[in-house]
Amino acid sequence: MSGRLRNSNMNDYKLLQLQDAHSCINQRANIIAVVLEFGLPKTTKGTDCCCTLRLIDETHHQTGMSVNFFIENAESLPYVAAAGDIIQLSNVTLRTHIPEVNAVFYKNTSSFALYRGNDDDFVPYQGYSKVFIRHEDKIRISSLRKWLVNFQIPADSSDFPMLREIKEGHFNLAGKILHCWEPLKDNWSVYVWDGTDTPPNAITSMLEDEINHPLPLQLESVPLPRDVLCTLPTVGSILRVAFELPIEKNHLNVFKSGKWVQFINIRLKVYAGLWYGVFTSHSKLRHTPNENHLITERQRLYDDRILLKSGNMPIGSIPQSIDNLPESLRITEVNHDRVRHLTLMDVLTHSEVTAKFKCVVRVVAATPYQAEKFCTPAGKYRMRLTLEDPTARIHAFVVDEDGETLFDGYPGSLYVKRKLNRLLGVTECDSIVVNDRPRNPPWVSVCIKSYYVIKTDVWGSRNFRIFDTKIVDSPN
DNA sequence: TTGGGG
Repeated sequence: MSGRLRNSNMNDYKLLQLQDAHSCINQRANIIAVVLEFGLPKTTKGTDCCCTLRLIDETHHQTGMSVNFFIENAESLPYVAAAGDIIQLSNVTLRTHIPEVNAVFYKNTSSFALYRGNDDDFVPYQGYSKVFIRHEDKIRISSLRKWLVNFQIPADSSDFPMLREIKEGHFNLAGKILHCWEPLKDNWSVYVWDGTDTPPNAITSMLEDEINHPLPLQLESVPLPRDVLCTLPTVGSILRVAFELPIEKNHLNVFKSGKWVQFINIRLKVYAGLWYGVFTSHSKLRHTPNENHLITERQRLYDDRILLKSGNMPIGSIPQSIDNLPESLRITEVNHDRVRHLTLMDVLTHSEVTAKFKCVVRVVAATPYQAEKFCTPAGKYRMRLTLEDPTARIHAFVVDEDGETLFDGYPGSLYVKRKLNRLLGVTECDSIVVNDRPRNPPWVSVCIKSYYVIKTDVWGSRNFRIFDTKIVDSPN
């Protein structure tokens, strides 16, 4: 190669800063920038798979610039490992997409390499088509790394509602990834937590159907294995996030347990009274450093919460003071005033099978529901309640003398049914029960006993029952 | 070619 040609090649090589992108429309460019957020691979109407990354640099960090990648297989699309990782793009084409400028990565002409943001080497952890790294590329990567140390992505708390504030629709969420697994083949689920409780939902299931079509205890068709369950926090709701599109293994690595992330434009829905999220083809993920102010704020709120005596009570049920109990917490009386309330996740993850707890729950279903079937032919109580709090659902039985305590003896089926309806939040109009309306069970305090049925299989035969709990007579 | 963002 002649000296002249080498010189001209060196002079031709230019790195484009994002602020200058608008001046290179329809031209090819080389860019080194920080990945702000990224979507997961999706299929297109053409022959390739596509994903979109949004990039920032020190010249353009308010909205950044998006890059669309078109590559024939999903595995080759970039999977961004951590917050602040840096991407080197060569030969991408700039296009206008009013009002923005974006870049397009074409599989035949472009190449990329991904570098760690918090390292000091220049070894990419993923790439497509060999990228040659020049001295000026290294300088650029180093200067972006330096810039990132003191840069914080502006994130307004009001753009990121907490789980306690969610509604059905599309929102951003900031939460900690707790777990990622595949309960059924090709059906991945990510568990997300922010230390607050999701709001309770109205229950629309028919009580008559509970025996044949019981309200589910969890969204998964297979419950989490106990060893995993026991690693999860027992305070605060855990949102299950599903994927609208099939997801490929490499891209699941972006959901690392223990890491906080920001979900952009995630869909929130309710099924059978249970909240869940959907990562759609329009959702994006932002890795978030643990020292991000949004994260430290949420972590501090949680730390303050668990220091409180009421920390394990559902957020919506916490009394202002002992003399100012919410009306619903007066519906039941429990025999153990001084015992601290625990969550249903505390109950589920307790280390012993035989144990007693006090919890604030909603009774979301009951079976049998016909007043004449509350008792066995021998005249003893035998029914099953479904209890819910912001952390879990369980079945709890009401049996024999515990039923006598709960319903105050055997006051007759009309009165027993009326008492049960108060727990269930069923509307009664002149004693005629309105069954086809959604019910909104109140928060009530109950004592729960955990026990086993089969001595040789104590965990496998673990059951729960209500005890030492009485439904107080209605004031009217 | 394909899709982007609001």
